[in-house]
Amino acid sequence: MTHSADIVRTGRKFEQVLEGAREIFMAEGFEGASVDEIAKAAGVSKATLYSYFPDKRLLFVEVVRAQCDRMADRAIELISECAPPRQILTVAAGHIVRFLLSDFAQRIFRICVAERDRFPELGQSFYANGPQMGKARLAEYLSDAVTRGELRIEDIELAAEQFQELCKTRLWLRAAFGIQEVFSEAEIDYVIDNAVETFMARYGAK
Amino acid sequence: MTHSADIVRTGRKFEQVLEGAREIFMAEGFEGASVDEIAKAAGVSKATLYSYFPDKRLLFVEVVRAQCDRMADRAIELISECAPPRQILTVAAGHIVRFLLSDFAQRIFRICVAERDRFPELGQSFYANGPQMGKARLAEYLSDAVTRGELRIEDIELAAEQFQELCKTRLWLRAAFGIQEVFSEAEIDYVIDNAVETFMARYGAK
DNA sequence: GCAAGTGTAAACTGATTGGTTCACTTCCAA
DNA sequence: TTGGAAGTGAACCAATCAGTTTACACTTGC
Repeated sequence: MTHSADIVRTGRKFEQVLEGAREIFMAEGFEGASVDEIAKAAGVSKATLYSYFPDKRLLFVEVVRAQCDRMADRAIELISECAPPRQILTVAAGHIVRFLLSDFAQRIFRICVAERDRFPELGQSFYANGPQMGKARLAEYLSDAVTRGELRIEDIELAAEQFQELCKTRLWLRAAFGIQEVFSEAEIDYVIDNAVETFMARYGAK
Repeated sequence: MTHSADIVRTGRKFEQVLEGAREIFMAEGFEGASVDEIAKAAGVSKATLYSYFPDKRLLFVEVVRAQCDRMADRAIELISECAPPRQILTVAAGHIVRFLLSDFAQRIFRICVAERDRFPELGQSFYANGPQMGKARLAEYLSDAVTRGELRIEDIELAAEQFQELCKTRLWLRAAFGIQEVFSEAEIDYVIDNAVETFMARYGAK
Protein backbone atom coordinates (compact mmCIF):
# COMPACT_ATOMS: atom_id res chain seq x y z
CA MET A 1 0.00 0.00 0.00
CA THR A 2 1.22 3.46 -0.82
CA HIS A 3 -1.58 4.92 1.23
CA SER A 4 -0.72 7.28 4.02
CA ALA A 5 2.84 6.00 4.30
CA ASP A 6 5.27 8.90 4.27
CA ILE A 7 2.42 11.36 4.69
CA VAL A 8 2.33 13.57 7.75
CA ARG A 9 -1.26 14.19 8.72
CA THR A 10 -0.61 16.44 11.71
CA GLY A 11 -0.38 20.20 11.44
CA ARG A 12 -2.96 22.90 10.93
CA LYS A 13 -2.53 23.29 7.21
CA PHE A 14 -2.93 19.70 6.18
CA GLU A 15 -6.53 19.99 5.07
CA GLN A 16 -5.79 23.26 3.30
CA VAL A 17 -3.10 21.63 1.22
CA LEU A 18 -5.33 18.74 0.29
CA GLU A 19 -8.16 21.08 -0.62
CA GLY A 20 -5.95 23.28 -2.79
CA ALA A 21 -4.49 20.25 -4.50
CA ARG A 22 -7.95 18.89 -5.11
CA GLU A 23 -9.03 22.09 -6.76
CA ILE A 24 -6.05 22.40 -9.06
CA PHE A 25 -5.66 18.75 -9.93
CA MET A 26 -9.33 18.43 -10.77
CA ALA A 27 -9.14 21.46 -13.02
CA GLU A 28 -5.79 20.79 -14.67
CA GLY A 29 -5.00 17.11 -14.39
CA PHE A 30 -1.69 15.79 -13.13
CA GLU A 31 0.80 17.17 -15.62
CA GLY A 32 -1.17 20.35 -16.09
CA ALA A 33 -1.01 21.28 -12.43
CA SER A 34 2.16 22.87 -11.10
CA VAL A 35 3.14 22.58 -7.47
CA ASP A 36 3.54 26.34 -7.18
CA GLU A 37 0.01 26.76 -8.42
CA ILE A 38 -1.28 24.27 -5.88
CA ALA A 39 0.59 25.92 -3.04
CA LYS A 40 -0.86 29.27 -4.03
CA ALA A 41 -4.39 27.90 -4.28
CA ALA A 42 -3.98 26.27 -0.90
CA GLY A 43 -2.74 29.54 0.64
CA VAL A 44 0.37 27.77 1.80
CA SER A 45 4.08 27.96 1.06
CA LYS A 46 5.67 25.34 -1.12
CA ALA A 47 7.91 24.32 1.74
CA THR A 48 4.88 23.61 3.89
CA LEU A 49 3.34 21.57 1.15
CA TYR A 50 6.49 19.51 0.87
CA SER A 51 6.57 19.05 4.62
CA TYR A 52 3.31 17.13 4.33
CA PHE A 53 3.80 15.27 1.09
CA PRO A 54 7.09 13.85 -0.10
CA ASP A 55 6.33 14.53 -3.75
CA LYS A 56 3.75 15.55 -6.30
CA ARG A 57 2.83 12.00 -7.23
CA LEU A 58 1.84 11.03 -3.73
CA LEU A 59 -0.12 14.21 -3.27
CA PHE A 60 -2.02 13.42 -6.42
CA VAL A 61 -2.76 9.86 -5.43
CA GLU A 62 -3.99 11.06 -2.06
CA VAL A 63 -6.32 13.60 -3.64
CA VAL A 64 -7.88 11.12 -6.02
CA ARG A 65 -8.21 8.56 -3.27
CA ALA A 66 -10.07 11.07 -1.13
CA GLN A 67 -12.34 11.92 -4.04
CA CYS A 68 -13.13 8.28 -4.59
CA ASP A 69 -14.01 7.91 -0.93
CA ARG A 70 -16.36 10.83 -1.21
CA MET A 71 -17.91 9.20 -4.20
CA ALA A 72 -18.59 6.05 -2.24
CA ASP A 73 -20.56 8.11 0.27
CA ARG A 74 -22.74 9.62 -2.38
CA ALA A 75 -23.61 6.13 -3.51
CA ILE A 76 -27.18 5.81 -4.50
CA GLU A 77 -29.65 4.61 -1.93
CA LEU A 78 -31.66 2.14 -3.90
CA ILE A 79 -35.05 2.28 -2.28
CA SER A 80 -35.66 -1.38 -1.77
CA GLU A 81 -39.36 -0.80 -1.46
CA CYS A 82 -41.58 -3.12 -3.33
CA ALA A 83 -42.61 -0.53 -5.86
CA PRO A 84 -42.98 -1.89 -9.38
CA PRO A 85 -39.65 -2.45 -11.14
CA ARG A 86 -40.37 0.11 -13.84
CA GLN A 87 -40.66 2.81 -11.23
CA ILE A 88 -37.62 1.80 -9.24
CA LEU A 89 -35.49 1.41 -12.34
CA THR A 90 -36.54 4.82 -13.56
CA VAL A 91 -35.43 6.40 -10.31
CA ALA A 92 -32.17 4.44 -10.37
CA ALA A 93 -31.51 5.45 -13.96
CA GLY A 94 -32.01 9.07 -12.97
CA HIS A 95 -29.32 8.74 -10.33
CA ILE A 96 -26.97 6.94 -12.67
CA VAL A 97 -27.34 9.45 -15.48
CA ARG A 98 -27.00 12.46 -13.26
CA PHE A 99 -23.88 11.02 -11.72
CA LEU A 100 -22.35 10.12 -15.06
CA LEU A 101 -22.91 13.61 -16.39
CA SER A 102 -21.76 15.38 -13.24
CA ASP A 103 -18.77 17.62 -13.48
CA PHE A 104 -17.18 15.54 -10.79
CA ALA A 105 -17.44 12.19 -12.54
CA GLN A 106 -16.47 13.63 -15.88
CA ARG A 107 -13.33 15.21 -14.50
CA ILE A 108 -12.20 12.17 -12.61
CA PHE A 109 -12.87 10.00 -15.59
CA ARG A 110 -10.75 12.20 -17.80
CA ILE A 111 -7.89 12.22 -15.35
CA CYS A 112 -8.00 8.46 -14.91
CA VAL A 113 -7.91 7.91 -18.65
CA ALA A 114 -5.25 10.51 -19.32
CA GLU A 115 -3.02 9.28 -16.51
CA ARG A 116 -3.65 5.62 -17.16
CA ASP A 117 -0.05 4.69 -17.84
CA ARG A 118 1.44 6.83 -15.12
CA PHE A 119 -1.03 5.73 -12.43
CA PRO A 120 -2.69 2.46 -13.33
CA GLU A 121 -4.17 2.19 -9.86
CA LEU A 122 -6.31 5.29 -10.33
CA GLY A 123 -8.54 3.71 -12.92
CA GLN A 124 -9.00 0.67 -10.75
CA SER A 125 -9.88 2.78 -7.76
CA PHE A 126 -12.40 4.83 -9.70
CA TYR A 127 -13.88 1.78 -11.31
CA ALA A 128 -14.25 0.02 -8.00
CA ASN A 129 -15.82 2.98 -6.23
CA GLY A 130 -17.96 4.11 -9.14
CA PRO A 131 -19.32 1.77 -11.76
CA GLN A 132 -18.65 -1.41 -9.85
CA MET A 133 -20.32 -0.19 -6.69
CA GLY A 134 -23.29 1.02 -8.69
CA LYS A 135 -23.50 -2.34 -10.36
CA ALA A 136 -23.42 -4.13 -7.03
CA ARG A 137 -26.28 -2.07 -5.63
CA LEU A 138 -28.28 -2.54 -8.76
CA ALA A 139 -27.60 -6.27 -8.80
CA GLU A 140 -28.79 -6.47 -5.23
CA TYR A 141 -32.11 -4.95 -6.14
CA LEU A 142 -32.46 -7.03 -9.28
CA SER A 143 -31.82 -10.15 -7.29
CA ASP A 144 -34.62 -9.31 -4.87
CA ALA A 145 -36.96 -8.48 -7.71
CA VAL A 146 -36.22 -11.82 -9.32
CA THR A 147 -37.02 -13.78 -6.18
CA ARG A 148 -40.21 -11.75 -5.90
CA GLY A 149 -41.02 -12.89 -9.41
CA GLU A 150 -41.11 -9.35 -10.81
CA LEU A 151 -38.23 -9.94 -13.17
CA ARG A 152 -36.71 -12.87 -15.03
CA ILE A 153 -32.95 -12.69 -15.23
CA GLU A 154 -30.40 -15.42 -15.71
CA ASP A 155 -27.19 -13.42 -15.38
CA ILE A 156 -27.90 -10.66 -12.91
CA GLU A 157 -24.48 -9.05 -13.03
CA LEU A 158 -24.64 -8.75 -16.78
CA ALA A 159 -28.15 -7.36 -16.67
CA ALA A 160 -27.03 -4.68 -14.24
CA GLU A 161 -24.15 -3.73 -16.49
CA GLN A 162 -26.39 -3.63 -19.53
CA PHE A 163 -28.70 -1.29 -17.70
CA GLN A 164 -25.82 0.99 -16.83
CA GLU A 165 -24.76 1.06 -20.44
CA LEU A 166 -28.27 1.79 -21.64
CA CYS A 167 -28.30 4.80 -19.36
CA LYS A 168 -25.30 6.24 -21.19
CA THR A 169 -27.01 6.20 -24.56
CA ARG A 170 -26.74 9.44 -26.50
CA LEU A 171 -25.49 11.34 -23.46
CA TRP A 172 -22.31 10.12 -21.93
CA LEU A 173 -20.02 9.96 -24.92
CA ARG A 174 -21.03 13.41 -26.07
CA ALA A 175 -20.31 14.76 -22.62
CA ALA A 176 -16.95 13.00 -22.42
CA PHE A 177 -15.83 14.54 -25.70
CA GLY A 178 -17.11 17.93 -24.77
CA ILE A 179 -19.41 17.93 -27.77
CA GLN A 180 -22.40 18.76 -25.63
CA GLU A 181 -22.13 20.41 -22.24
CA VAL A 182 -25.66 20.71 -20.93
CA PHE A 183 -28.54 18.32 -21.30
CA SER A 184 -32.17 19.23 -20.90
CA GLU A 185 -34.43 17.33 -18.54
CA ALA A 186 -36.43 16.25 -21.55
CA GLU A 187 -33.40 14.73 -23.27
CA ILE A 188 -32.41 12.91 -20.12
CA ASP A 189 -35.88 11.64 -19.35
CA TYR A 190 -36.28 10.39 -22.88
CA VAL A 191 -33.10 8.35 -22.65
CA ILE A 192 -34.03 7.04 -19.22
CA ASP A 193 -37.48 5.96 -20.31
CA ASN A 194 -36.03 4.12 -23.26
CA ALA A 195 -33.37 2.48 -21.14
CA VAL A 196 -36.04 1.18 -18.79
CA GLU A 197 -38.26 0.14 -21.68
CA THR A 198 -35.52 -1.86 -23.38
CA PHE A 199 -34.43 -3.42 -20.12
CA MET A 200 -37.94 -4.46 -19.23
CA ALA A 201 -38.57 -5.85 -22.69
CA ARG A 202 -35.80 -8.31 -22.09
CA TYR A 203 -36.05 -8.99 -18.37
CA GLY A 204 -39.62 -8.17 -17.39
CA ALA A 205 -41.66 -11.13 -16.13
CA LYS A 206 -44.17 -11.98 -18.80
CA MET B 1 -9.70 25.91 -40.93
CA THR B 2 -6.28 25.33 -39.48
CA HIS B 3 -5.85 22.37 -41.81
CA SER B 4 -2.95 22.36 -44.16
CA ALA B 5 -2.41 26.09 -43.89
CA ASP B 6 1.21 26.84 -43.01
CA ILE B 7 2.15 23.24 -43.72
CA VAL B 8 4.68 22.52 -46.41
CA ARG B 9 3.83 19.22 -48.02
CA THR B 10 6.72 19.11 -50.48
CA GLY B 11 10.05 17.51 -49.66
CA ARG B 12 11.18 13.93 -49.39
CA LYS B 13 10.93 13.64 -45.64
CA PHE B 14 7.40 14.88 -45.17
CA GLU B 15 5.83 11.46 -44.82
CA GLN B 16 8.64 10.33 -42.57
CA VAL B 17 7.98 13.19 -40.19
CA LEU B 18 4.27 12.48 -40.10
CA GLU B 19 4.89 8.80 -39.50
CA GLY B 20 7.33 9.41 -36.67
CA ALA B 21 4.96 11.89 -35.09
CA ARG B 22 2.11 9.43 -35.39
CA GLU B 23 4.11 6.77 -33.62
CA ILE B 24 5.20 8.95 -30.74
CA PHE B 25 2.01 10.93 -30.25
CA MET B 26 -0.08 7.78 -30.25
CA ALA B 27 2.15 6.22 -27.65
CA GLU B 28 2.73 9.25 -25.44
CA GLY B 29 -0.05 11.75 -26.02
CA PHE B 30 0.54 15.41 -26.70
CA GLU B 31 2.37 16.60 -23.62
CA GLY B 32 4.11 13.30 -23.17
CA ALA B 33 5.76 13.43 -26.57
CA SER B 34 8.84 15.62 -26.96
CA VAL B 35 9.77 17.08 -30.30
CA ASP B 36 13.27 15.66 -30.03
CA GLU B 37 11.82 12.23 -29.52
CA ILE B 38 9.63 12.62 -32.57
CA ALA B 39 12.49 13.81 -34.72
CA LYS B 40 14.53 10.84 -33.62
CA ALA B 41 11.75 8.39 -34.32
CA ALA B 42 11.22 9.95 -37.72
CA GLY B 43 14.92 9.68 -38.51
CA VAL B 44 15.02 13.37 -39.23
CA SER B 45 16.65 16.40 -37.71
CA LYS B 46 14.61 18.75 -35.58
CA ALA B 47 15.34 21.55 -38.02
CA THR B 48 13.82 19.53 -40.83
CA LEU B 49 10.77 18.80 -38.77
CA TYR B 50 10.28 22.49 -38.10
CA SER B 51 10.71 23.25 -41.76
CA TYR B 52 7.54 21.29 -42.43
CA PHE B 53 5.41 22.18 -39.44
CA PRO B 54 5.37 25.57 -37.78
CA ASP B 55 4.88 24.13 -34.32
CA LYS B 56 4.13 21.06 -32.25
CA ARG B 57 0.44 21.83 -31.98
CA LEU B 58 -0.15 21.81 -35.69
CA LEU B 59 1.85 18.66 -36.15
CA PHE B 60 -0.29 16.99 -33.54
CA VAL B 61 -3.55 18.12 -35.06
CA GLU B 62 -2.40 16.90 -38.44
CA VAL B 63 -1.53 13.50 -37.09
CA VAL B 64 -4.79 12.95 -35.28
CA ARG B 65 -6.77 14.28 -38.21
CA ALA B 66 -5.08 11.76 -40.47
CA GLN B 67 -5.81 9.00 -38.00
CA CYS B 68 -9.47 9.94 -37.86
CA ASP B 69 -9.62 9.85 -41.63
CA ARG B 70 -8.12 6.41 -41.62
CA MET B 71 -10.79 5.34 -39.19
CA ALA B 72 -13.51 6.23 -41.69
CA ASP B 73 -11.95 3.79 -44.15
CA ARG B 74 -12.12 0.92 -41.75
CA ALA B 75 -15.84 1.55 -41.41
CA ILE B 76 -17.88 -1.55 -41.13
CA GLU B 77 -19.50 -3.04 -44.21
CA LEU B 78 -22.95 -3.92 -43.01
CA ILE B 79 -23.99 -6.78 -45.21
CA SER B 80 -27.36 -5.55 -46.30
CA GLU B 81 -28.43 -9.00 -47.25
CA CYS B 82 -31.80 -10.10 -46.11
CA ALA B 83 -30.45 -12.48 -43.54
CA PRO B 84 -32.46 -12.56 -40.33
CA PRO B 85 -31.81 -9.57 -38.06
CA ARG B 86 -30.38 -11.69 -35.28
CA GLN B 87 -27.64 -12.90 -37.56
CA ILE B 88 -26.84 -9.53 -39.06
CA LEU B 89 -26.83 -7.83 -35.68
CA THR B 90 -24.51 -10.46 -34.30
CA VAL B 91 -22.03 -9.84 -37.08
CA ALA B 92 -22.35 -6.08 -36.67
CA ALA B 93 -21.82 -6.36 -32.93
CA GLY B 94 -18.69 -8.34 -33.59
CA HIS B 95 -17.29 -5.54 -35.68
CA ILE B 96 -18.28 -2.90 -33.18
CA VAL B 97 -16.77 -4.70 -30.22
CA ARG B 98 -13.56 -5.57 -31.97
CA PHE B 99 -13.14 -2.00 -33.08
CA LEU B 100 -13.90 -0.57 -29.66
CA LEU B 101 -11.33 -2.84 -28.05
CA SER B 102 -8.67 -2.31 -30.69
CA ASP B 103 -5.43 -0.71 -29.67
CA PHE B 104 -6.04 1.92 -32.29
CA ALA B 105 -9.44 3.05 -31.05
CA GLN B 106 -8.38 2.90 -27.44
CA ARG B 107 -5.37 5.10 -28.05
CA ILE B 108 -7.22 7.69 -30.05
CA PHE B 109 -9.98 7.75 -27.52
CA ARG B 110 -7.55 8.35 -24.71
CA ILE B 111 -5.84 11.17 -26.54
CA CYS B 112 -9.12 12.84 -27.44
CA VAL B 113 -10.32 12.74 -23.87
CA ALA B 114 -7.01 13.73 -22.32
CA GLU B 115 -6.49 16.63 -24.71
CA ARG B 116 -10.10 17.74 -24.67
CA ASP B 117 -9.43 21.24 -23.38
CA ARG B 118 -6.36 21.88 -25.49
CA PHE B 119 -7.90 20.55 -28.72
CA PRO B 120 -11.68 20.55 -28.54
CA GLU B 121 -11.95 19.76 -32.25
CA LEU B 122 -10.31 16.36 -31.82
CA GLY B 123 -13.18 14.84 -29.91
CA GLN B 124 -15.65 16.05 -32.49
CA SER B 125 -13.60 14.60 -35.30
CA PHE B 126 -13.29 11.25 -33.57
CA TYR B 127 -16.95 11.19 -32.68
CA ALA B 128 -18.00 12.04 -36.22
CA ASN B 129 -15.74 9.49 -37.88
CA GLY B 130 -16.25 6.77 -35.31
CA PRO B 131 -19.39 6.35 -33.25
CA GLN B 132 -21.54 8.62 -35.37
CA MET B 133 -20.62 6.94 -38.61
CA GLY B 134 -21.20 3.56 -37.07
CA LYS B 135 -24.56 4.73 -35.86
CA ALA B 136 -25.50 5.97 -39.31
CA ARG B 137 -24.68 2.66 -40.96
CA LEU B 138 -26.53 0.76 -38.31
CA ALA B 139 -29.53 3.06 -38.57
CA GLU B 140 -29.58 2.51 -42.30
CA TYR B 141 -29.85 -1.21 -41.85
CA LEU B 142 -32.40 -0.93 -39.08
CA SER B 143 -34.51 1.29 -41.25
CA ASP B 144 -34.54 -1.28 -44.03
CA ALA B 145 -35.35 -4.05 -41.60
CA VAL B 146 -38.26 -2.06 -40.27
CA THR B 147 -39.76 -1.51 -43.70
CA ARG B 148 -39.31 -5.22 -44.31
CA GLY B 149 -41.30 -5.81 -41.17
CA GLU B 150 -38.48 -7.65 -39.44
CA LEU B 151 -38.17 -5.12 -36.66
CA ARG B 152 -40.43 -2.66 -34.90
CA ILE B 153 -38.67 0.56 -33.98
CA GLU B 154 -40.09 4.00 -33.35
CA ASP B 155 -36.85 5.95 -32.86
CA ILE B 156 -34.28 4.35 -35.11
CA GLU B 157 -31.38 6.61 -34.17
CA LEU B 158 -31.89 5.91 -30.51
CA ALA B 159 -32.17 2.20 -31.11
CA ALA B 160 -28.87 2.23 -32.98
CA GLU B 161 -27.20 4.08 -30.16
CA GLN B 162 -28.63 1.72 -27.59
CA PHE B 163 -27.23 -1.19 -29.53
CA GLN B 164 -23.81 0.40 -29.60
CA GLU B 165 -23.96 0.89 -25.87
CA LEU B 166 -25.07 -2.67 -25.26
CA CYS B 167 -22.00 -3.81 -27.15
CA LYS B 168 -19.77 -2.05 -24.63
CA THR B 169 -21.16 -3.91 -21.67
CA ARG B 170 -18.56 -5.38 -19.36
CA LEU B 171 -15.78 -4.82 -21.87
CA TRP B 172 -15.18 -1.28 -22.94
CA LEU B 173 -14.88 0.49 -19.62
CA ARG B 174 -12.49 -2.11 -18.29
CA ALA B 175 -10.35 -1.71 -21.37
CA ALA B 176 -10.41 2.08 -21.17
CA PHE B 177 -9.19 2.01 -17.58
CA GLY B 178 -6.57 -0.57 -18.34
CA ILE B 179 -8.11 -2.94 -15.83
CA GLN B 180 -8.27 -5.72 -18.36
CA GLU B 181 -6.07 -5.88 -21.44
CA VAL B 182 -7.12 -8.98 -23.32
CA PHE B 183 -10.55 -10.46 -23.74
CA SER B 184 -11.25 -14.03 -24.69
CA GLU B 185 -13.47 -14.89 -27.62
CA ALA B 186 -15.84 -16.51 -25.16
CA GLU B 187 -16.19 -13.33 -23.13
CA ILE B 188 -16.79 -11.26 -26.22
CA ASP B 189 -19.27 -13.66 -27.76
CA TYR B 190 -21.20 -13.83 -24.53
CA VAL B 191 -21.56 -10.06 -24.40
CA ILE B 192 -22.49 -9.90 -28.07
CA ASP B 193 -25.16 -12.56 -27.76
CA ASN B 194 -26.67 -10.77 -24.83
CA ALA B 195 -26.59 -7.43 -26.60
CA VAL B 196 -28.47 -8.92 -29.54
CA GLU B 197 -30.87 -10.71 -27.25
CA THR B 198 -31.76 -7.59 -25.31
CA PHE B 199 -32.05 -5.52 -28.46
CA MET B 200 -34.35 -8.07 -30.10
CA ALA B 201 -36.48 -8.37 -26.98
CA ARG B 202 -37.33 -4.70 -27.34
CA TYR B 203 -37.36 -4.22 -31.08
CA GLY B 204 -38.01 -7.63 -32.60
CA ALA B 205 -41.26 -7.95 -34.53
CA LYS B 206 -43.57 -10.09 -32.49
C1' DG C 1 11.46 34.44 28.42
C1' DC C 2 12.79 30.87 25.81
C1' DA C 3 12.78 26.78 23.13
C1' DA C 4 10.47 23.72 20.05
C1' DG C 5 7.28 23.15 16.49
C1' DT C 6 5.02 25.02 12.64
C1' DG C 7 4.85 28.09 8.87
C1' DT C 8 6.67 31.64 5.34
C1' DA C 9 9.02 33.84 1.45
C1' DA C 10 12.26 33.66 -1.84
C1' DA C 11 16.23 32.23 -3.97
C1' DC C 12 18.37 28.36 -6.04
C1' DT C 13 19.40 23.74 -8.50
C1' DG C 14 19.09 20.73 -12.09
C1' DA C 15 16.65 18.93 -15.58
C1' DT C 16 13.55 19.18 -19.56
C1' DT C 17 11.35 21.32 -23.34
C1' DG C 18 9.77 24.04 -27.47
C1' DG C 19 11.78 26.44 -30.71
C1' DT C 20 15.82 28.93 -33.32
C1' DT C 21 20.19 29.50 -35.56
C1' DC C 22 24.07 28.33 -38.11
C1' DA C 23 27.82 26.26 -40.42
C1' DC C 24 28.13 22.49 -43.13
C1' DT C 25 26.82 18.52 -46.35
C1' DT C 26 24.19 16.05 -50.06
C1' DC C 27 22.10 15.76 -54.23
C1' DC C 28 19.94 16.85 -58.40
C1' DA C 29 18.89 19.49 -62.48
C1' DA C 30 20.04 23.10 -65.82
C1' DT D 1 30.04 22.21 -63.39
C1' DT D 2 27.64 24.67 -60.59
C1' DG D 3 23.85 26.80 -57.96
C1' DG D 4 20.25 26.17 -55.07
C1' DA D 5 17.04 23.53 -52.42
C1' DA D 6 16.71 20.12 -48.82
C1' DG D 7 18.69 18.10 -44.88
C1' DT D 8 21.97 17.67 -40.83
C1' DG D 9 23.61 18.03 -36.16
C1' DA D 10 24.83 20.52 -32.54
C1' DA D 11 24.79 24.49 -29.96
C1' DC D 12 21.87 27.67 -27.98
C1' DC D 13 17.85 30.39 -25.68
C1' DA D 14 14.15 31.27 -22.70
C1' DA D 15 10.81 29.27 -20.01
C1' DT D 16 8.91 25.99 -16.88
C1' DC D 17 8.93 22.89 -13.23
C1' DA D 18 9.90 19.62 -9.20
C1' DG D 19 12.15 19.77 -5.32
C1' DT D 20 15.70 21.92 -1.76
C1' DT D 21 17.59 25.16 1.21
C1' DT D 22 18.13 29.14 3.95
C1' DA D 23 16.97 32.73 6.87
C1' DC D 24 13.22 34.53 9.29
C1' DA D 25 8.58 34.89 11.91
C1' DC D 26 4.63 33.17 14.64
C1' DT D 27 2.65 30.76 18.34
C1' DT D 28 2.40 27.79 22.52
C1' DG D 29 3.63 25.71 26.64
C1' DC D 30 6.88 25.33 30.28
